[in-house]
Amino acid sequence: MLRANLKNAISEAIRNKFGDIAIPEFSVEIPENPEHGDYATNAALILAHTLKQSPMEIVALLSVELEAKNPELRKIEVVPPGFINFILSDKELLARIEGVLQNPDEWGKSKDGQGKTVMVEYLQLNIAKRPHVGHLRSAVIGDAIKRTLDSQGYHAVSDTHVGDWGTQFGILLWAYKQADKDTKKKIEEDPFSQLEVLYQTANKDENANEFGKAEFAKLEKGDTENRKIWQWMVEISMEKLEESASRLGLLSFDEHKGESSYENDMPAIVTLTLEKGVAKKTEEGAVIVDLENEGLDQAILVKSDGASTYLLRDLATIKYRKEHWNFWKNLYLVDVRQSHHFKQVFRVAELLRFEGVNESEHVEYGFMSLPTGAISTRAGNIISLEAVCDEAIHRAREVIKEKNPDLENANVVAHKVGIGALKYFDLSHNRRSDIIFKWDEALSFEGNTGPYIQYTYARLKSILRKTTDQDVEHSVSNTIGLDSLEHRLVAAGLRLGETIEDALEDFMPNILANYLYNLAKLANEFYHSHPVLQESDPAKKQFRLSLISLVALTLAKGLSLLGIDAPEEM
RNA sequence: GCGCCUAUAGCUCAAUGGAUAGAGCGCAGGCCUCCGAAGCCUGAAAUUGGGGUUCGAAUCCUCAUAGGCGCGCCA
Repeated sequence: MLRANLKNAISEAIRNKFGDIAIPEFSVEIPENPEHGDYATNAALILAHTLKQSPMEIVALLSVELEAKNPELRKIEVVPPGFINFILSDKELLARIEGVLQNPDEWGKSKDGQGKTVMVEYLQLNIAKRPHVGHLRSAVIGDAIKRTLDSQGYHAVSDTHVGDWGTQFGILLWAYKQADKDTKKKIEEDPFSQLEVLYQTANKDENANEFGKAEFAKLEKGDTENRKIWQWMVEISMEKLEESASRLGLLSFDEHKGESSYENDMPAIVTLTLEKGVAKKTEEGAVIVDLENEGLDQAILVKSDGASTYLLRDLATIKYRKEHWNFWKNLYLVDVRQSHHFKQVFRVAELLRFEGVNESEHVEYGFMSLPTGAISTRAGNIISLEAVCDEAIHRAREVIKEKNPDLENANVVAHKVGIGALKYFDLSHNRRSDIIFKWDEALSFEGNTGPYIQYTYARLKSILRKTTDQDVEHSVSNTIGLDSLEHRLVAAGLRLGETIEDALEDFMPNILANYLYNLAKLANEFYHSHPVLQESDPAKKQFRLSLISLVALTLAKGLSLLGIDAPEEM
């Protein structure tokens, strides 16, 4: 990797010039302004403090040393107040293109994560509740993280952590049991949507919570009738879950462990908290951990009716995952609104000295709302995931009809483009930002969108399809000179690995998404101004073909890490 | 009341403490005998306000103002 090599070279130059000093953290970054080179470092500015010398003096010494030892750099510039800018040699860039194209399957892959298991929990659908646009974020970000981890050699294990337990489910049980014959018949005919109606109607009853809690307590204690109904409802909902996941093209889940699957592990944890004095029993019989003086309020593990809370179930989940998978990291893709909850979970687990707490992380994301306000089933302010997917595909199909009416497999492509737009919309935003979902923006196919990148890929592939055998040689001449745009495009295309590394650092898929957009933009600029097939100089033509192969490959790889398909034609 | 988060162009969003704050949409204009116009090119337009730290602040600290969210024996 270019950046890593540079970083090492700089460290070495520092040691050669200044002896065996503790080298402070410095950065090697990609300057925004292309005139500042392919890479730049602030090493001298940082060193100025430790060495108590002026940055410009340090820079002068370092640049000479770097220039002498690194022939792959065409030019090193020293710029006040103390930056060093690096420009790579064309020869080096050409050699690297060739390296990538000789082994395209390996492009973007690494073994950084070998031997490390990462749990990734996302999607978290609830029983008898229709998935809606709000579920997109968890699903799409989680899926992208899993794909990216896999590509770097990690063993990523995904789990939906289905919401199949708790008072909400009790409410459903209560409503179902007192439903009349007609209602039950309707439910039998179309179980999933009718159960949703049932749940929503039940919630309007002010007694719902009270009766729901009672039914849940019965369920948890093993009541035969409740168990039977529960089992049936879970099955129906799981089918729906699978359907939504496959519609979105998510990777299949490694585990579908619902909250209910931890019920047998919970009593032992309760006993442990009481024995260790971490929790106490209230007069009413609830089990709570008092975290008031840490600013975390009270954590309730068991309610006074003896039923469990999801906090207790989450504790059991950490324990299970650590014991069963021995994870290196344990990630929860959950809305930022639950950060208080996760702080409680992790704190209680810490007090219990659970293993894996420090490796567990709430990878929070901003919540999505609609222009009309927060997404709320109760207020009817909701857009189902199904409707969004349908609309996305429909709009893509319309655009194809208009722009490329003869396209074969138009329906398949419409699916890829529509879903691609939807996913990219989500993934291109900073994970922590709240998002307002607007149809026209989420399903736009122009500008900074998934289809723009897909389109760029299709254009590049279209050029490559038109090449004849005699255009294709096996090696790129390493003597030709590149112009500024060519140089930038190669350098950008070669940065895939570095970008993946950055994106994984803090689990931010938008870093990858933005990189792909910028690369596609540069590629567009390139093929609008540089003829490829019409280029008369054979060496140049050959180079440009290699260049667009590299870029096309990089775009396709990058998109695939985001879970977006790149059609060859669209 | 206590806690967390946010404030960037008309709108929606970018920007590991770095150099001239980037895009898209919208707006004003230009480019299809020329590898696909879902495209390209040009233009106008922004860091909520005050202090501080730093060689350097949209970014860190602090105060103010305005929003959002959480604090339930819901998940």
